[in-house]
Parts: sequence; structure tokens; C-alpha cells
Amino acid sequence: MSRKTFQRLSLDVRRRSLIEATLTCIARDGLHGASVRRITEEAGVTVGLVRHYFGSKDDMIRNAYAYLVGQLTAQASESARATEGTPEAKLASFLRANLTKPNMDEQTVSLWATFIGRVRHDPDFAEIHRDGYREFLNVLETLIEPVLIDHGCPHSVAICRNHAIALNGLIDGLWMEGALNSGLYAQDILPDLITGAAERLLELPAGALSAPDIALQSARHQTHSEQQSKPS
Amino acid sequence: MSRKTFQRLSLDVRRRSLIEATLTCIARDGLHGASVRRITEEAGVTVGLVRHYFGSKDDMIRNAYAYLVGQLTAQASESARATEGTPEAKLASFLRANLTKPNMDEQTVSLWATFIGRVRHDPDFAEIHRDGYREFLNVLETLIEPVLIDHGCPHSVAICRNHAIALNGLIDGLWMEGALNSGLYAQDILPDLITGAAERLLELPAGALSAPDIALQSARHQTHSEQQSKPS
DNA sequence: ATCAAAATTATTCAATTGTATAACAATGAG
DNA sequence: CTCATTGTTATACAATTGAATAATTTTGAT
Repeated sequence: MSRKTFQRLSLDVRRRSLIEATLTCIARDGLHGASVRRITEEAGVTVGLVRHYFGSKDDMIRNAYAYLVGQLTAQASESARATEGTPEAKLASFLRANLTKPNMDEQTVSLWATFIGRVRHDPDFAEIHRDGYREFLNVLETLIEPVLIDHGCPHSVAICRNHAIALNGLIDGLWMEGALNSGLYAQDILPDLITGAAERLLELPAGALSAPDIALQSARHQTHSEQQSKPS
Repeated sequence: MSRKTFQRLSLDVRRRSLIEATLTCIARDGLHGASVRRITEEAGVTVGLVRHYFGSKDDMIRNAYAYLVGQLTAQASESARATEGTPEAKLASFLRANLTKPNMDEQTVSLWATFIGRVRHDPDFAEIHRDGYREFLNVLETLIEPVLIDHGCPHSVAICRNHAIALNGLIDGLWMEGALNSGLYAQDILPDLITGAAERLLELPAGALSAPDIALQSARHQTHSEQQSKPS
């Protein structure tokens, strides 16, 4: 019986393929069902490669966690960056993105919770979590400040930070409970719900985030040089 | 070599002792480190009892999850019920209780996240989660409604429910990120932060929840028959 | 075309897992 | 005091686990 034929791939490609297989398996089988054998089978390689590329299974899982957190934050940030228009529109887009596909996904939340459960037991997990959380807070602060300025609200660093902490809590909680979808309400109410809630949290006039057209009118006397581009 | 001496305990006591040992082990060693042997050693019995009382390890863990959720909800509800005074004081007490010890505890959050990670893979876990979530929402609605009425705010069933969903998200998110304590801010800012945030979410006058004395004055013209009892 | 380097496979190993079964002893009824 | 009940211990077992080692094949440099 002949050996399996194989390709030698670059370090980056192999590592990524193993990491993605790890996430796939944990999402599908849970942490306890994601054995080295199943993961490597999913990646189309044999077990030895784990040791070769990561040293140990735990180290591979750590890398998978960091990869997931990075993806989540990057997706959310990108969604805000890609939105043109007023700061209100950017913030609203960011909030809504967190509560719609693909960001709000049961599989992703499940993965995330599984990893969070290890933060306490593994310093590396704790560091990955802290970095991801800090990054998320920073993005939020950056989005919040211009909105506060636009509406003449207080916008000191401390105030922006506290708003970011609260808003992040709101996002996290709704994201998690919404994605797990216990069936107590329809998931699609959440984007509107969070923009409305954010308006009140930041003490913006009603509709500032949830009704962009109205908000645009009321904001026009401040930033009349900007014009909203209609999506095709 | 003689056998281990033992006591025959009642069904309830044994089951609870095994359940608590299960939670202790998962909190200490993580889900993967909580083997039947370690759990039974923690409980001071031998491995055979798991089969005898629960049938399987998975079934024992399911029971441990239900036990944890029940405790969490009961503690939170009790903290609100025990507070005498205005509806505002009750709601504020409930909110603050969720973000202070013993409710906000890294070990508990870690346990909770670990279990949440299994909701997707086990229908029994999903049911336990849904029941706990529904119960929490109901408590919140019950606390929110009289506050809205006191301040002359709209308080339809739908409005109360939406407020409860948002407030629950806020609680969950802050509770989780706060307990994991990434060190980005001091944990003890959270009780004040959430009462302030809740005021704005519910569109109450500033201080209605965060500064009970001032709130009492402003509410006195509505509910002047009530009097606050000073804590000893 | 050759050959050394190293990426990958194949296999082995000890340890641990959850569960099943049999032996035992604590307990309460009579 | 006796004895059956059954809660509990002790042991066995097959399966699976993560990791280590050895064998082999691909690849790129020369």
C-alpha cells in the first residue's frame, strides 16, 4: 500500500488551513469533540503536522482563538469604514453590522463562548481576549466622538470611554443572546432595537441613528457640505 | 486492604453534592479537565455513583448547568425583591446586584460561558438556556413597568419587552466583560455606569436610578405616600 | 540530474477517558 | 438480631486521546 501523495505548502498557508479546520471542528463538534485527528482530517493532512507547525494542540487552539477574534474585530471595523456619509451613519452601520449576518451567527457565538470559557485558565487566552476587547473599545470610541460633537453633547475622553463601555456591553449581550436565538423574539428586530437604544444611551435626538433620512435633515445645518451617496 | 467506609445519603443530598462538585471542577480545571474521576474525587465518592445517580457524565453536566442557571436567576430576583422602597430603587438594586459580588464573579462567568458553548450542540442545554433567559426577561419587565408608569412614560407590553431585551443585553455584556476583568478599567465603575445607562435607555430624568435621594424628591409629587427606609 | 533539506506521512505509545459489571457493606424493616 | 435491599466501592475494559518517533517523499538549489 502506497503512501498518501501530498504537496509541500508554505508555512502561512498550512498554518491557516489548520487553524480554519480547528475552528470548523470546534464549531461542529464542540471543544471536546475536536480531537487532533478530526481536525487534521478536516484539513486533509495527518496528525504529525500539528506538532510540526504548532508544537502542541493547545498552541494550535490558541492560534485559532486569536484568528477568530481578529476576524471579528476586522469585519466590524471594516463595515463602519466602508460606510460613507455622516458619523451617525457610520456608527449606525457599525451597530447594525454586529447584529446581522455574517457577524451575528450562532456558530460564531458558540465558538466565541467556548473560547471565553478558557480565558480564566490560560494566560494566553486572557491576553488574546484583552487585546480584542481593547481594539473593539477603541473603534467604538472613535465612532462615538464625532457623533457627540455633531450634536453638541459633552465629548471628553472619559465620557467617550464610558459610552464605549456601555455600548460594547449592549452589543455583546444582544449579539450573544440574539445569535443563540432562544426563540423568544425574532432576531430581525435587533438592528432597529440597538440603534434606538444607542440613541438614548448617547442622548441623541430620536431618529438620529435609526432614521438616517430624518437625521440627515437635522444634521444638515451643521455639515451641509456632505452629501449622501445612494447605494446602487 | 479494606474498603473505603461510607455513608448512605439521601438521593437529593448526593445529587446536589455531585452537581456542586461538577461545577467546582469545571470552574477550576475547565470542561476538558473535569473528568468523572476528578469530579467524584471532589465529591468524596467513587466513579460508580455517576452512573447510579445520573446515568452518564453528560447527564450530570446538564443537571449542573440547570442548577447554575437557577441559582443565578434566583439570586438576581431575590436581590430585587429584598429591596424596599420605590420601583426605581428596586430596579437600581437589581441592576447593581448583577454587576457586584457575588453575582459578578469571574469563576461564575467562566462557568457560564463554558456551558453557553454547548447550547448549540445539545438540545437539553438549549432548553435550559431558553428557560433561564425567559425568566430573566420576565423579571426585568416586571421591574421596568412600574418605573415607566411612575414617570409617565409609555409602558405598553411591547415597549416593556423591548426595554427588557435591551437592558438584558446591557447587563449580560457588562457582566461578562466586567467579570473577565481585562484590566482596561476598574470593575467598580460598573454599578454606577449601568444605572446611568439604564436611565437614558428608559428615558428617565437624570439621577432617577443612580442618585436615589434626588430621584425621591422628583418622584415625591407622584408617590408621596411612600417613604424610604434608611439602611442601617 | 543529483542531492541535501525539510515537509509530510505512518506508526507507536503511554495515559486518560467514560462506562459497564461485580463485589461489598450500610441501613432499616421485621 | 436477622436479613433483604440497595447505595456504594472496586475493578475491568475498550476506545480515544495527544504526543513522540521513524520512515518517506517532495522540493528547490546546484
